[in-house]
Amino acid sequence: MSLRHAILGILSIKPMSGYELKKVIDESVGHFWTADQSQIYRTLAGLVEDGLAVRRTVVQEERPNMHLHSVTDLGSAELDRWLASPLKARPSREPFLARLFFADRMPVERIRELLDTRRRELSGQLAALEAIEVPADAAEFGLGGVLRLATLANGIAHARTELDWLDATERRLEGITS
Amino acid sequence: MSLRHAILGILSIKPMSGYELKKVIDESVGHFWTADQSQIYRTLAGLVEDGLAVRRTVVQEERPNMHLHSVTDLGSAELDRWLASPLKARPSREPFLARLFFADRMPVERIRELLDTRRRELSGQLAALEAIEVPADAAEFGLGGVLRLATLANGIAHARTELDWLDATERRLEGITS
DNA sequence: CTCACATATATGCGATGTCCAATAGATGTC
DNA sequence: GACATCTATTGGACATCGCATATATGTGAG
Repeated sequence: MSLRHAILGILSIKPMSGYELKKVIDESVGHFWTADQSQIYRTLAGLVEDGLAVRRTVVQEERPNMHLHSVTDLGSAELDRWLASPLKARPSREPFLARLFFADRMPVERIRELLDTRRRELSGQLAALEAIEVPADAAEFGLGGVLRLATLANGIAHARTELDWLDATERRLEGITS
Repeated sequence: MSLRHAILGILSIKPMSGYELKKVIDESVGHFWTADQSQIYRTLAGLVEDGLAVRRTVVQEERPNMHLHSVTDLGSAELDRWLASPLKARPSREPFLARLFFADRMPVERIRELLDTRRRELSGQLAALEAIEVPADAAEFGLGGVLRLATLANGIAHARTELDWLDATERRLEGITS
């Protein structure tokens, strides 16, 4: 139910086509929210249908025409309503932990491989997050800038925590002979 | 696709009814995996249909009869296959971060409330995780015990990280006048 | 000339998941 | 006696999601 609002939020910053939306989502909120391309188009259609957004066809000569979507007053109100609504926090699913939970069916060596793979993936993700250009003076970008940098910092902090936890977990496993 | 395997994994530890399964899931893997009750029953039916588990009706006099589910050899093999299969790690969705990302549409005071609410929820979750009895000698419970304690430690580590991040984020907001 | 790639949108389908409600006996409480 | 709670299962309705696939045009590489 929240992709609607995420899209509404991004469109409120700047009107966009579905195609551009996909790219912006991947680059900005990608580390805590993903969206399938087809799902984006479907959601956009739903927003238009419900009057929360309007689409305007922009004729382009060097490219296929695109549908530019903007948030309506109704959509803006819905966005505010959502922001003020209570947030029920269901624990997020962690497939990796789910696997580790049952991994004692495998030999210890395999478990180490599981942890190593996880470490490699996380290192990459962390590097990608850290590579994002951070302006020296964050406050320059106003409240929105501070908040968006905070979500980035969140991703970095959790990635580091996960790496530390991997270290600790591998040390625990060292005591166990394979 | 993974609830199947989570259930298979738990059933491999001990045969259970759907009802007990729900409780065990909530108490053991609850902090990184949730399952709706009706979904559990449907998944169990699917497992039986596919021959990965068998159900046996146990007549109880003081309670309604129950269906005890056990993993078959086929199910056990499937579990091992899943453990060895590559794990594609899609970033988990964080509705709270999604909201914070667009929260600059609200007055700063509201944003602080958002953070405070999050802090209260997390403190509760952290306390719940820390309250879980941890045996002094974890290795006593073998490899499985070590791994399961590791998933618990993971939850605790991330909860603490999130609380620290909340502190830092609130400090950042202090500089901004409401 | 062909093939890959970027732009741009759309539909079908199945898997998965949540919410809600119904059923039903036993036990406990006010 | 009424009402809630625990055990235990089932089904319908509906939303969401991800994957695959289709279509169309322009650009640049080889």
